[in-house]
Amino acid sequence: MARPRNTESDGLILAAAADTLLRSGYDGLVVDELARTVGVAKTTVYRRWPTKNHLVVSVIAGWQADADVPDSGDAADDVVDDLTAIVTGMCRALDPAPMRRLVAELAAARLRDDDIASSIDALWAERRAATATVLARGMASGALRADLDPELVMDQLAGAVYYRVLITGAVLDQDYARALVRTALAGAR
Amino acid sequence: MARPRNTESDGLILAAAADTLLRSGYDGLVVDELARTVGVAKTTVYRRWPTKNHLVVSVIAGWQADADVPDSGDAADDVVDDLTAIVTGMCRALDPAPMRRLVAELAAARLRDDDIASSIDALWAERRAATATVLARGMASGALRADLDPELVMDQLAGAVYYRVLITGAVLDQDYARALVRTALAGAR
Amino acid sequence: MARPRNTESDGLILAAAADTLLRSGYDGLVVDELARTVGVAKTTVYRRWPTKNHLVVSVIAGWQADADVPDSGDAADDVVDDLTAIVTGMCRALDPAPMRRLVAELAAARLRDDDIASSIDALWAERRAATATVLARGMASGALRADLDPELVMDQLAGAVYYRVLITGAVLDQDYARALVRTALAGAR
Amino acid sequence: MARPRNTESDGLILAAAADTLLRSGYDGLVVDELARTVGVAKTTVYRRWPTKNHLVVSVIAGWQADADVPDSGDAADDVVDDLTAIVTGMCRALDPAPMRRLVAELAAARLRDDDIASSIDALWAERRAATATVLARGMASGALRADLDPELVMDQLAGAVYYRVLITGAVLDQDYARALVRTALAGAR
DNA sequence: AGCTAAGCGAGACGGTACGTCCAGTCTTTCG
DNA sequence: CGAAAGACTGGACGTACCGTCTCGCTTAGCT
Repeated sequence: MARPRNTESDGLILAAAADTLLRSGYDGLVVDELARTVGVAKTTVYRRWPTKNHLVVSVIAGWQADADVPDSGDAADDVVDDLTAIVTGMCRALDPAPMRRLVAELAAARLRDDDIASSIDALWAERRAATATVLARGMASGALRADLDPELVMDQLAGAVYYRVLITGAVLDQDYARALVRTALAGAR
Repeated sequence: MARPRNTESDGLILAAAADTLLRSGYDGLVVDELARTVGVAKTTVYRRWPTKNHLVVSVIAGWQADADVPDSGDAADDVVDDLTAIVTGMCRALDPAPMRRLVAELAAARLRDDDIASSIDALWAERRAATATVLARGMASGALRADLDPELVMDQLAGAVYYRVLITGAVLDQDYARALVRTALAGAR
Repeated sequence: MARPRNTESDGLILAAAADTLLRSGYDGLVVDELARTVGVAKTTVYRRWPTKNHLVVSVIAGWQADADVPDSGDAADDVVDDLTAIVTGMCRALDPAPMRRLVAELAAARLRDDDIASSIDALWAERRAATATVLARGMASGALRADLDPELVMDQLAGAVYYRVLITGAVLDQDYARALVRTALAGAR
Repeated sequence: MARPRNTESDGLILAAAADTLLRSGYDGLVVDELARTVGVAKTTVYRRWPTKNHLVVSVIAGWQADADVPDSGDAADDVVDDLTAIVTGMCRALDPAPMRRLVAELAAARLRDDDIASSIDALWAERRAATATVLARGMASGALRADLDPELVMDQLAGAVYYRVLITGAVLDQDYARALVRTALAGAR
């Protein structure tokens, strides 16, 4: 019954925020500036996201939405291939410095604010589901041991990647992705 | 000729900072407040650590200093035991919420500031060296495969732990530590 | 041809505004809040009064409407009595703190906005006319000197009252009203 | 022992504020802008005056400080002359539109905030003292009736002036000042 | 009876200023 | 020179209101 929100603004704001975030990092994103850039009042931003952090979460959520679950069949090698594809995708996405910074800020924000935590958790959950699907397929087809704990495997795979992103800063390339999957699945067949 | 620095202040500041950090997280640590609490001038803090971040790194370094490398001999099981001990130690240390928050903030700080990055890296390196020693021992004794890439194994172990700390928020208890080590080494013997 | 305005709303809004104004002063009157209180859309308010200030003027106009011109005949004392009645009425009306605050805000609004100024001026003019009538009567009957400048007398009477309301904050009671009229007319007979 | 406030800043801020106030009125004075103009951080302004209103009071106080008490002797005519001088001074000072607006805003601020009220009251008190001195002199010399209530006279004089400033908006010139004093003292000799 | 212009509730929007918070630097006086 | 005290710059944050706007719905009164 009331004037509806201008949904276009949502997209414009998110896009501009994403751009700035990638280009200048978390601190480089200034709400006031962002609003001016988009041609929108600051209040319009704050009406949609109560906090800069919330906005950033939305941006990330948008990024996550793109990736998809690969599925190339049931053969043992294919499961490995699928996982390698997933891990390679993660590496490619997370390797660039601005992205690392962002993930770090996000992780920090998550632990600071419960509200944000749930948004982010939903986001990761989706991501994990994709991997879980592939693992389940492998276990069902007998390509992987049936007594495997998928949680643990995922922790090792994603964990190693994020560990390099956030803690050691080591490079993430295709070779690493391949080696990681191979090692992690060594005892899993 | 000049007045010497009051070395006592260093400890007091670090202690108070550690306390606040644990209690209220990174953002809860306000230099102004800290100085007042300790009964010291803000300048005194900044004379010792050029930045809030540097101070925080010092605090963490202090915490790291406590943990040590276990060494229980060469038998196969002992390598597993040693690693389990290390991972359990990490879990115990990192599980509490304030500690998680802190690690997150640190990771973020690391990516924000190169200066900080190197301090933190040195710190992690020390930690990794301990684990590497244990792994090397295992490989030397034949308990583990000789063609193992210790880097990868460590990434998986520490990675899984930090992944739960920073990304999923899942619990870290002794059972998890044990299961993690077992799975990760499944294909390594 | 079109749907007519709901005249009931006018009254409800004015009443609520008057109440808030008296209770919390000019700044305490927030259009958004007012509308919600009355159960009316903000637009409904703004359709009737183009500005918060205009609304406030309406409220005051309502208050003014209550006071009337006394007329007790032509005898000398009666002129004094009439003026005393008028001034006493002013004092009674303007003494309470919320009313003082209001008058102040009005005066400020008047000088801020020409549009408002004219509304308020009309309002004061009415008030002044009443007093002028009494003075004219006195001069006609010979009770007051014929060469009197009624403007000046009114300035002194009303001025003194408003001065206390707005500048000194001094009390306004019946005694003051009486003394004021007596002194002001001392040289006027 | 600590770094002292830069007293120069006080003056610069006040001067710039006074200037803007006179030129653009109360609403035209924007703290952010003011600070930038003076070349000072906004915090520096807020450290000295907790509120824009407090700052404005300071500005006015500065203006008041200039005016002085005239004294031309004890003769009856001289008392009238002295009062006329005072009233003429007030008229000259208060007639310009920006000044009127300012006084109005001040009066409003006074009634809004007790803290401000006391500052302003002190300020008016000083002003009244000057006039009171002249009246007392007149009464002592016999030029004015001994049973005069100086309060009342001052209320009528200043009141009329402020009334025109704040309520009617009528002109304030030298003629008016003269006529006002004459009329007000008509019954006072 | 139906068309239509205006009223209405709801709430988004642009715009503008406010006052607050912190990091890090600078300045002064004392030991 | 070190330390205490606290002023200072600089920059962002989130909030508060005003007055305007845009919806979809409702209601006279003219055709």
